[in-house]
Amino acid sequence: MEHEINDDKLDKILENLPDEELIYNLAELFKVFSDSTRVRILCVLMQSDLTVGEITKSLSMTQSAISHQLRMLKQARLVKFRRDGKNLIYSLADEHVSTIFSQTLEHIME
Amino acid sequence: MEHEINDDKLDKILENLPDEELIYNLAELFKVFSDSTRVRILCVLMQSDLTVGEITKSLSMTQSAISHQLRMLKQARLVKFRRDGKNLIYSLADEHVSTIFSQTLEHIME
DNA sequence: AATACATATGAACACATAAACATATGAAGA
DNA sequence: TCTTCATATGTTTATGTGTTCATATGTATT
Repeated sequence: MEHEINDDKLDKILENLPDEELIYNLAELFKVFSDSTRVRILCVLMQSDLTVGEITKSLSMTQSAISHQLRMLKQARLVKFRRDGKNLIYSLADEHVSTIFSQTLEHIME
Repeated sequence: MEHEINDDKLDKILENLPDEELIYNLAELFKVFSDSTRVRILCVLMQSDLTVGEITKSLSMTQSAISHQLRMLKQARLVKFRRDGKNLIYSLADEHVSTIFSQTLEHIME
C-alpha cells in the first residue's frame, strides 16, 4: 500500500482550502460554543425566551457572569433581545444553534 | 406585552435541560473546533488523507505544532491514522465534521 | 427628584492554551 | 548496530479567557 502525494496534489489541496478569513470566522464561532456556561444559556433559550434575571436564576450564577456571556452571544449574533419595562428578554437569533448542536451530539453519541 | 414566567416554568426548563456532563462534553468538542489551526487541519483532511509531513508542509507550520494539534483531534476522535512505513497517514474519523462545518457556515453567511 | 430594580461594564486575578524549542521514540535501511 | 527519517512528547513562555467585585447605566415608581 503506497501512499504518495506529489507537490501538484498538495497545491490542489491548498487551492481548494477555504479563505483564511472564513476559517478564522468559523473557529471564532466555535469558540463561542466552547464554554459550558454559554452552551447552557443557549439550551435554556431553546426552550423559552427569558430575562437576564431568569437566566441567572436558572443557572445559579452571578448576574454579572451571565451578562458578560450574553454579550459574547450577542456579538456572535446568536441571541437577540427586546425590552419589556425594566427587563431585557433574550431569545435565540435563529434556529441554526439547534441544528449545529444536534449534529454535534450525534458525533458524541457513539 | 407582558412577559411573565413563574417558578414552575423555570423548574420545567431546568428539568428539560441536558445533563451537566452532556453539556460539558458538547462544549469540549466545540473547543476542539475553536482553533483555526485545527480547523485548517480538518479542512485539508476533508480533501485527502495525508501524512503528518504533508499537513505540516501544506499549512506552513512547525511539525511540533501540527503534532500537538493532531493529538487533540485524536483524543476527540475526530481523526484516525494508519501507519505506512515511517509515515503516519491521518484521515477523518467520520463525516460528522463536514456536516457540522457546513451547518455552521450557513450561520456565518448572512 | 429620589429611590429601587434590572442590567451592563471595567478592572483584576486565576487559570487555560497554542506555539516554539529541545529532545525522545520508533521504524527502516546500510 | 548505527544512522536516518518521521513523528511524538515535555517544558517554557506569551497570550487569551471566565469569573468576581465594584460600579455605572438606564428604566419605572413614588
